[in-house]
Amino acid sequence: MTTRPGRGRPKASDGADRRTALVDAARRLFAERGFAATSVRAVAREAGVDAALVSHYFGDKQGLLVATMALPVDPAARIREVLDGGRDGLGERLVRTFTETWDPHEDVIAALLRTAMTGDPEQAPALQLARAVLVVGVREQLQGPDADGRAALVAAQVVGLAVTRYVARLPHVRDLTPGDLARVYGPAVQALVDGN
Amino acid sequence: MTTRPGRGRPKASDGADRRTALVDAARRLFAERGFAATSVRAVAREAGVDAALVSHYFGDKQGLLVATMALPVDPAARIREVLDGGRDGLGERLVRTFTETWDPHEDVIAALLRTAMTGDPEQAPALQLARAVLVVGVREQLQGPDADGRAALVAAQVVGLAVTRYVARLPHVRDLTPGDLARVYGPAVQALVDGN
DNA sequence: GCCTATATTCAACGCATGATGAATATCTCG
DNA sequence: CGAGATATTCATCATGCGTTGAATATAGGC
Repeated sequence: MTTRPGRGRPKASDGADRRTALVDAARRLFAERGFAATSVRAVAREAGVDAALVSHYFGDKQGLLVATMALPVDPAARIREVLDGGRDGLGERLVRTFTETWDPHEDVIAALLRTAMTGDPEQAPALQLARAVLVVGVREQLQGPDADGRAALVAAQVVGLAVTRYVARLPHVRDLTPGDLARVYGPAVQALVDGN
Repeated sequence: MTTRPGRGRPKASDGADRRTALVDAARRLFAERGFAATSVRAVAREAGVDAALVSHYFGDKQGLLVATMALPVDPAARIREVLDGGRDGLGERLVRTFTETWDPHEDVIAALLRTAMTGDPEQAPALQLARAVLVVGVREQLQGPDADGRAALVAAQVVGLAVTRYVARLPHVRDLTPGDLARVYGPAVQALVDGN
């Protein structure tokens, strides 16, 4: 049986972790419909659990959002890693590293992107951070005219890749392997790094 | 006076078009908070009007969304126009034309992008259309290996530009003129068009 | 084996929502 | 001027929301 009706603590043999079930369901629904359009009750229903559990575990709906947004990887560290390699081949390394580290968590990434675009701007500090690290990190590597603009546009390329691959799930962008993407998209990024 | 209390049709001298006031307010709020998070009442309040007017003019909330999404320009026509110029300088022309035709309507574009990412997939047929036209149109111009992937990635670049310029309002991307963007970002797009 | 902490459900709260229908004021056309 | 069409507000509806507090069942330490 998958349902466990009646109140009280479940028997240990039931083994189902309802807390993570809630986070998983919330991730799915938030990514699918957005934060505001997803009701706590819908998440609870999806998780096969009472809605009051959300208050119990996460305080309120926003707490559930925060739990949903917890990234399993530290984006800033990866970015710095890539930047340490220097200007040469930066484009390919950026594309390859990002897709490789994001692919296993594409639902989280999609949720992040969606709520970053939809919700209150400050509600997604993870994005603010990633943006700051990416843009200023890349900026430091660049020389020549329009360096500020070029660095920002590298971020635009990365955002475009993420949005089309994980959110819009555009054919071909969705299907290519990180290696293929690095090979095909990398030079276009490198064009901005080099400045023509 | 800006308020006009009491029921009944307003005197002609009041001149305020409440219908467009509603659409304007809705555009602003939908773009700012997203569709689901914006209440009909909030839109009406912002427009200085009773919420029932939404039902009267647009049927329901979704009708208001549709009215909000009405694009003042035909995107497909512009895309085809650009593509007619051939492969040479396609990147620059794409960037310049898109930013030039979108800039005057950036709030609509932002709203479109947001609800395209958040809402029901079929709720944004304009995007589906633009995508189809852009990707297959560009694809037809390309030769060489990975043509499918490269065409899709051009779309990714365009999406990235639009998202960072109109939604995230990323510094530098937000500030550059269409001409500067064409000059700086165009070559990166062209790199995909040419295939290295 | 009791006692407390924890997990879970249930019932209920007040509130905001989207929508409807009637009421009223003005416009337009004959 | 009179008749309908149109624009607008008001009062009201049922519904679903997020949250709370109490009730109940199990787990784990003494």
